[in-house]
Amino acid sequence: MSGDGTDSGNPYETLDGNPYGASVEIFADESVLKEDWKPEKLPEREGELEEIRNALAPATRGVNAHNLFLYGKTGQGKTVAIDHEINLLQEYADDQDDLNLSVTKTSANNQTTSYQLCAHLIKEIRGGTKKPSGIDQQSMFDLLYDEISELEDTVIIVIDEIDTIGSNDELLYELPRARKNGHIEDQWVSVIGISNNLQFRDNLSPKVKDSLYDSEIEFAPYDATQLTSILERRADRAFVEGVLEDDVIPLCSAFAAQDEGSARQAIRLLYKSGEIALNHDDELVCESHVREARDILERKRIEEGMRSLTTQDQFALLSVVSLAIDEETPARTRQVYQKYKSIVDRLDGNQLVERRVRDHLQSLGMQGFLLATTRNTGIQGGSHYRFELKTDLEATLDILAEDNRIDSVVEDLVSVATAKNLV
DNA sequence: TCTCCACAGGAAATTGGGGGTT
DNA sequence: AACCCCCAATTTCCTGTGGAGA
Repeated sequence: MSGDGTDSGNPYETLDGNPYGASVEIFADESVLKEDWKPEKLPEREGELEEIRNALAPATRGVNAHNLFLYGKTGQGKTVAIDHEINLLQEYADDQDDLNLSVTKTSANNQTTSYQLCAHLIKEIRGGTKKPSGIDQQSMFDLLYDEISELEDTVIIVIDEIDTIGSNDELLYELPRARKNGHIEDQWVSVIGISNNLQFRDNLSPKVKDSLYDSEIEFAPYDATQLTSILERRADRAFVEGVLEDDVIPLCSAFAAQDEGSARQAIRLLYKSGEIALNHDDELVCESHVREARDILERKRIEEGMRSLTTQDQFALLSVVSLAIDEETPARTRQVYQKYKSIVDRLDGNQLVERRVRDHLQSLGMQGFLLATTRNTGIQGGSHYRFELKTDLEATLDILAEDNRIDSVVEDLVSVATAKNLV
């Protein structure tokens, strides 16, 4: 947006007081900081790239590439790395007469079973718009084999976020063996799975591990030093020279490294810091901007998560909120459940059994809304969880109030909380 | 050391809803 | 209309467990 607005003939530049005319120059090329910007080099991942290359190499020799699994948390460069190598391989294949390569790259996002993933792959390969359905699983697999048979001789299927299928992994067993089992005659098929979940591997069934596991590569989280060099490379292009104070990049790196070691997160933080400086008309990006950016991003993350809660999750959360206002947190599961029952009663919702509410509470804990600690008070209380609110009470009430299914209860809670000076 | 509380949490069965064919 | 497939959420039933106090 700002990059080519430097024409001297631009009439808007002379408009004094136009709110869109920023008076300070922060960004040189903002697009470098966007989510979809792909770096052309990954110096921090040379070793991993090399391993990927070795695994793909057999494809260049006319047989199937090794099956491959990439592990690592989000923002560790897994997707970028595989894209990079696949592109190189594709380029190479284009130059060779005797290597015909088909690469299908997709994300298993939201496909929670083998059946759905299979349907999804069929859709991707066909390029159609809707997934086949209504048939049994084996027919679905057969349909996929039909599609694959139409492809080139060497087929590589890249499946991002493959962990969403959990332990429902039959497709992963079938696919690499399709040729051996006679479902496919002319193709070499290999599968590259990318997983954000490090435990995914342990939950795979033994036969999948057996048939699919040629090699795996783990992407360890970046440390602060690596994040710093990643950020520096980006910042060189993204920012006007000299606008970043010296401690900005190290601080962004440190924050991100403390958390998940995610490059994505570090870059977001840097970007946001720049935007804040810009909005304040500050000429330099400094440490306080970074801290402000971190708070904003953190709050946004929580808000987004909270808005996407299911009704039952909201009930459970509301129960804990209510207990917090009564100043009875941390509360054990039974207390929360009592509160839950009364709330559901008032709202005329579906009342679930305690076992299930426990699961909801756990999941709220995992998402960072609740703090769940285990405790054991022996013969007096046995071992149990204690839940308390981890997020800001006022913000939580604000967000919950947006939902008109539950706002009557929220309003009451707000008035109680106000009376007690809690918000 | 042994007990026993009050849960935690695994596993299997059930429910209900979406999509389909015949 | 009658029936089939798949699946997430839930219920039902159950065994497992860490430590305070006898």
